[in-house]
Amino acid sequence: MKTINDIARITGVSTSTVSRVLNNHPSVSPRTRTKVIEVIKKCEYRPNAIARSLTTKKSYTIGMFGAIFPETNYVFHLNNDFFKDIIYGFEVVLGEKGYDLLYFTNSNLRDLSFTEKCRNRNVDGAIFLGFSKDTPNLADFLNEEIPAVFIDTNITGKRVSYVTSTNVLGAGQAVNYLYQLGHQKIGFIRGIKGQSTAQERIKGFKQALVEKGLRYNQDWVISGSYSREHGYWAMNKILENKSKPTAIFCQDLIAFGAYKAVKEHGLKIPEDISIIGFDDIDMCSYVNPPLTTIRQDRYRMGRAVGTLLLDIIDYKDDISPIRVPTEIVERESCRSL
Amino acid sequence: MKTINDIARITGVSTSTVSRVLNNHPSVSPRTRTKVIEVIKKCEYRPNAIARSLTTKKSYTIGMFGAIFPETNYVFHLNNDFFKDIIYGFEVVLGEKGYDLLYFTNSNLRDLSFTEKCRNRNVDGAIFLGFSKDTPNLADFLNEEIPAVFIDTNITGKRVSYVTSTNVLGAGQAVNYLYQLGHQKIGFIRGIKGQSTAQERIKGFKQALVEKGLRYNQDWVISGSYSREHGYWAMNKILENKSKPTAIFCQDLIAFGAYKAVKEHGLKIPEDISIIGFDDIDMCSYVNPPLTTIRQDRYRMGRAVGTLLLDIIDYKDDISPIRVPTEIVERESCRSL
DNA sequence: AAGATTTTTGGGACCGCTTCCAAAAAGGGT
DNA sequence: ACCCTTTTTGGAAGCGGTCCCAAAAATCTT
Repeated sequence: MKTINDIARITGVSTSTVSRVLNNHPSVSPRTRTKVIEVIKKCEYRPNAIARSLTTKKSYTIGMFGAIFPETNYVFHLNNDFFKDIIYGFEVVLGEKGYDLLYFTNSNLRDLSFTEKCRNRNVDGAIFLGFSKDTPNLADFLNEEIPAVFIDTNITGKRVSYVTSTNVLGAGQAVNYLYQLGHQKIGFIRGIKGQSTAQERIKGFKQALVEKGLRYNQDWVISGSYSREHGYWAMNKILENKSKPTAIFCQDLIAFGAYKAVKEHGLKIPEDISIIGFDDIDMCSYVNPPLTTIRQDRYRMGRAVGTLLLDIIDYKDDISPIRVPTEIVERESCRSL
Repeated sequence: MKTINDIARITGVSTSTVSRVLNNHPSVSPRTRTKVIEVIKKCEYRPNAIARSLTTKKSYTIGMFGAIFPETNYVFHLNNDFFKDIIYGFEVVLGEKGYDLLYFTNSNLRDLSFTEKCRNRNVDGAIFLGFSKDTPNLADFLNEEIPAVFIDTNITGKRVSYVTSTNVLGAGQAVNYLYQLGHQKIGFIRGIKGQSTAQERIKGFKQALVEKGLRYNQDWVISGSYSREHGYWAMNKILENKSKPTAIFCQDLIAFGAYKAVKEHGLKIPEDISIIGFDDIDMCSYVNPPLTTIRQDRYRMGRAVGTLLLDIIDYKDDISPIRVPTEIVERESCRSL
């Protein structure tokens, strides 16, 4: 492996000069410039990013953290269905600008704080996937000089902002849609209390109910985690009531669990009960019946994450959180009454 | 941010000494050791991984490459359903040893070769997700000193090996299963020709057919890409034949496309035609009917990737490719004749 | 052609850490 | 107390770059 010194020696100039042509510095004569470039080409020389970042403090890497939900002790890794498309979104945007992505493994070996991990690796910025606000060490991070973007956690800091869907509106869309179909008795299997998205959705749900003059029935609202198992459990709970809702709003995975419960009760979707989801994960069009859902545009969210982070890194002064609009995707799980 | 020099100055020793306690070097007296450790704790000092790797040539990062399939120009990113569980597998194994994962974005900005990207970032090893053997620049990489593991590409090199499923056996399992159910006329929608896994599966398919004394019917074997769309197209093609197979073997996504084609032909699964998949992606248990499939243990494959790579990095001398066994997962898409 | 300017180049410190080598300190033996 | 080992420490070079500052070369003035 050749170094900048080798190139300098071979060309017969100083390392400073080679460094200059490497960085397109203007003050180097055309003659020497071409001479140096030739040698660089011939030797297939590439500057070492590590060494470079040691002095420049710029590494062209973005750190990624997968969340650990304290409530459930559930760890989000790269294999998460929801985040994968978001990741793809910012991967494209950041890749275009020359950044690579460093995924911090949950190494118990060196259990450093977020700040430490970032400093340690000299990342230019960080992305947090689905963190709960009260994650340990998170508060400290917010006051650091490290640019960061949170996904689905409405948290800001010195150089941190966030991207999320228009959850309030989204929940409203769901209720309005059901209302238009003639539903008056609407239930809601909501997410984990600690998450800001879940809070926003319950807010939107309640607001929409009020707007339409519908009743909020405690028995039809159950909270818990975004999982099929939980959905199954919660739906069973709801169906135990003497008075049942005619429609249920819930996140997609929960909906799939609910499907199972509904079937086991000998009921049919959408004939006996309508279900509308939230997210629009891939599975939605595969299940039976295909799930009508409020779509989160994950790819667009991902791109927003990328551009927002770049703006923060570049010290743009108009930094504010980005809320990506949701849209309804009609399939076959809701019927009109 | 404090540096090793600060710690040295504060403690009143040399940087060498501090470095020694940092690296648990034996030749430092207990007295000074505790003294230094105290200061380190008080200052919350953390050695800079970048600077360290500059001298040690060890970065504790593993590079990851997502494949570009030249045939289809399809790019595998982190959002791939098949790889996500594999990624999770090696994430765990490598994380335990203190490694972080660097995902190389497909930055057109700096289009370096694989070798260059690795050297550039000083990665200790690399993982290639689903590459075709004839990817440009790949051949060069194999002769480099860079440890690497390929997933689903049976390719080896100076310090590179691979992990894959027992594809030949797996295809055989599928055929045998169908044979046991009484099927004699078995079709196969196979994968892309360039991929070694696809080749292995067709081999296993043919072998099993011969073993059972069954006929290989050209009209029932179609190749193409792993996608729902392709499955839909291919299945239509097969159903156009006057003589139809009673069972089809194909990858899961293809199967889902096939489902659609079968339904559109007014046929039912498994009553009219049995379908057995390959992979066992999450969707399998969600579709109707749930898909019987040959399961690739992706998490285990991922762990294998991690341990294999670590072995290569450590210059273990018993390096050989790992083939992870498949297993059949019975659901409801196959019936006995 | 000499002096003043501007452009181009080289020297060298520095980024934060490791590690070799030699010097200093401590311990042992007589 | 003196010499010989062994342990502990510090000095300094080096990893591969960047970049400031001053020296050298080229260009321009008059």
